[in-house]
Amino acid sequence: MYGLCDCNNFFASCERLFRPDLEGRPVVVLSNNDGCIIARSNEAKALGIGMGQPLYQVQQLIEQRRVTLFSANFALYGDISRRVMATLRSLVPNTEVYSIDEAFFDLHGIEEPLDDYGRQISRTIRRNTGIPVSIGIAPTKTLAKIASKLAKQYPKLEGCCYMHRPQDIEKVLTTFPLRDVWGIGRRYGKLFDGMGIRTARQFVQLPQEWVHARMGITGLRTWNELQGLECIAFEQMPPHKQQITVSRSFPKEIHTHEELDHIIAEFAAMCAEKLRAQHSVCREVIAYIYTNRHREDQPQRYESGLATLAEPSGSTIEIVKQARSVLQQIYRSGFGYKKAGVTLSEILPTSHVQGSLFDPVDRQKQQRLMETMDKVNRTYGKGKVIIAAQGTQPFRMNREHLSPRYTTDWNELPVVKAD
DNA sequence: TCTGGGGTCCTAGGACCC
DNA sequence: TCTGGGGTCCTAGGACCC
Repeated sequence: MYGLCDCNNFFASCERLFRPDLEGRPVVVLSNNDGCIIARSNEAKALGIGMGQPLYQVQQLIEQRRVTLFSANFALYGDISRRVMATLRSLVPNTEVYSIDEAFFDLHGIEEPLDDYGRQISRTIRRNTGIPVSIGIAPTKTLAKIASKLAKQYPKLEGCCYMHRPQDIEKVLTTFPLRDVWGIGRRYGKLFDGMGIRTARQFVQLPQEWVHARMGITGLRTWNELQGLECIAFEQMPPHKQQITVSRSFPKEIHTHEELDHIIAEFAAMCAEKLRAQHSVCREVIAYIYTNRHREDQPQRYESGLATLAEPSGSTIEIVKQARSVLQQIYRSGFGYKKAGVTLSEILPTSHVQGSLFDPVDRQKQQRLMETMDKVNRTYGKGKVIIAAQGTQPFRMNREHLSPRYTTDWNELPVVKAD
């Protein structure tokens, strides 16, 4: 049996932790630049506010119904996530952290009754972190996902749904919407809607050959998993990232090379920091710039370019240099740029790098420099030491509704007043 | 006017190797 | 003129996830 622990309305729940006055009230969290809705409390969902909806489309509703807005505060969510995962780890033998708000856990060898066990986990996480979670337990990960959704849906389950008897599973699949199944996205959802296949049970009754031919091996896995046949492995150690990206939309369109150059340098530096955090180096640096795709009245440009490093590196200096040279090649004036990004690929562990006889760079010296820089920035705060190419003004997003970094910045700790 | 960010895996076809 | 069998690597595109 596998369990899935899923935090309810995670970002909204994090914001409410420090704002108990918002309990029972509609809360939404916005994407970068306060553009789209990326999380909603149950009350906000009930108002019909959609996931991913642009803010301007629901502005009126938000004012009328006095919905509280928050700008995305990933420093806070990341920290709360670590606490939730740490609590889960203390309760179960093996976990696989799947996303910022979800983790699978392995229940092999755990004794019945597993539903009591799951409820205990749910209660403990709520008590220790303040975050409400839903637990699903079932023979495969895909079924555990479904079970956790049921746990969320039915309060009488008290936070855990244990789904294991074949007749129970079949009963659930008979009504469970196919488009809500893990692995069935928008495209397939539409396809099956058109075929009149709406429930997980109907999908499972399709012939195996048809599923394989139409959906490939991944679709077949989902088909099998729904029938209790384990096809998606439990992975305790998350593999290293094969690709690292930092990209942002800008609050306003940017028209000059100079401004983009600073931004690309900063994104490249952020990528390099992430790269070193997983003890890796990379061989390729990709930079890209986009115009505003929503402005059909303006000329569009979508350009990217790639630079290959002579030797794999994790040095901010080298990665920034390559990213800037790519920008130099792809930049054209006369466009209003709305988004830019940097991606590192061809990533390998630092330990696998072989030195080159003709390497002009002193690798050890560079590495010591980077270690020192990371240490300073960890100790004294992000961005204390940067590359000059980043310019003096750090990249700013629109974040009008930002909550304090209650748990990750000494200057923003919540204060309990005595008077 | 305003529309997010960061990932993964699979497949098919072409180029190339022995 | 006839023309096998077994591979790898790369890329673009399509699907999915949170």
